[in-house]
Amino acid sequence: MSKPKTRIQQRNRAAIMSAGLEIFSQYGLRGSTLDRIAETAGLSKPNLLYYFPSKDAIYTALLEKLLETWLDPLVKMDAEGDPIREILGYVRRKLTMSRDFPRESRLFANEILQGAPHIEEHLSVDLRALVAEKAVVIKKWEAAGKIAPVDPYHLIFSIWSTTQHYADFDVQVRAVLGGDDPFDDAMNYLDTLFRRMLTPPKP
Amino acid sequence: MSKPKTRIQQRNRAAIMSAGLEIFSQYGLRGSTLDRIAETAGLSKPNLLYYFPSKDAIYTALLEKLLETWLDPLVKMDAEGDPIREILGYVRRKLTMSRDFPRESRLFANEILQGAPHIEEHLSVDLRALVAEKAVVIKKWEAAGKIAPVDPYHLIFSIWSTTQHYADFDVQVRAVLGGDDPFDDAMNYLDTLFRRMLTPPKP
DNA sequence: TCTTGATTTGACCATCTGGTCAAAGTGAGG
DNA sequence: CCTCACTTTGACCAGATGGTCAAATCAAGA
Repeated sequence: MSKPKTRIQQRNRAAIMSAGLEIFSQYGLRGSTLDRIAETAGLSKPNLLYYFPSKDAIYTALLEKLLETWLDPLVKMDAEGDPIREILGYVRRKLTMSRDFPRESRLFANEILQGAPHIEEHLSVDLRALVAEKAVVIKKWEAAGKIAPVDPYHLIFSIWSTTQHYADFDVQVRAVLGGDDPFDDAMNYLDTLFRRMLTPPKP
Repeated sequence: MSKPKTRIQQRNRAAIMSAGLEIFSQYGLRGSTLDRIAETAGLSKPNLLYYFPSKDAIYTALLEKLLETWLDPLVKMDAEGDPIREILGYVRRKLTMSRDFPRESRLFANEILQGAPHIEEHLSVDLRALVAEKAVVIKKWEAAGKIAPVDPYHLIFSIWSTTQHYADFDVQVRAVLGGDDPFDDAMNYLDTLFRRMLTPPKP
């Protein structure tokens, strides 16, 4: 129940998770079918259900695995570091995640769009506590005159939204820009955006 | 085919569109059922299909109606106006739309998340042209020294993402903040964010 | 009131979907 | 090569789903 034993189990469970991520991130929980997930994973449907008891179980396992790592970039924002460097580093890590894990980002977005029925508690407990803790840090930086005055909660929201946009709305971004990889320019732009936002005015 | 004739047709078609918006914006095209839409609209399923030929037809009609008005705030950004005032006005209008039409925002987000199969052409033609046109305007403002140097495309992306975030990720925002209406604070924050981004440095 | 077109619905159908199950296949240690 | 646990699958099922249709109901003008 806890850890996969054989190599074949590891391989197939990983294939199912990957396929589920692929399908769920596009169509959401209700819009995805076991047949498509099984096909994508290269397994028959009964075989898939040999490894996971239900469609919901795959989806839940994916969400849990995702939540483990999703907040890591924010956790790493260090109260002892240089404020602007820390916040811009957070922006950079978040944008990098959008580039390297777009399916995870879309899975999360889909879950939230549908009202977050599976992770509502996680959001209103763990996430809320983490953001509150970081908001205090940001307010301290502001009080020390290290950054310009700012609403820390909405600052974090704007970091989330601007960075995740390049994963979740990738199709739109590429339609507007015309196919070129947008991430380098996005990185420069967001760096500038939050640097100008946070740099304290000269006295 | 073109215009509804009787009052009863207007009423029922409107009820179906509203119900479809409610359901599709939550569950996406594949995840929504005719039964739920019919129930939400207060009609029987065959009766619903008397007004629209198929589920896809409702979805498509919704998307088309949405696209008509969705870009209006950007269209209204006036090349002849005061640059910072125009851009901040655009931010304000976009955030207001997130507050007043969250279902439309989520419907759009869902369609994009799924790869925009129904509106890909619209994005890569009409939207692309509109953004390109406004990018030129922004670059002119920059050349005239009215705003700080900025990548106009990513500026627009960041306006879209930050404003739509309050509709699409409403559940998350409220989970983190704890139920208070976030829009007033969001408006102040975004005004500050883009004002600091765009205000030209003093020479 | 009668007629006629618009509206509504109960019953129905084919297909899809999540999930089950018994049986067959497979492979690694003895 | 035998065994036994692990793995895979074809056949199947019940319920959901998109959609059809003929019949019933309704509404408004003649």
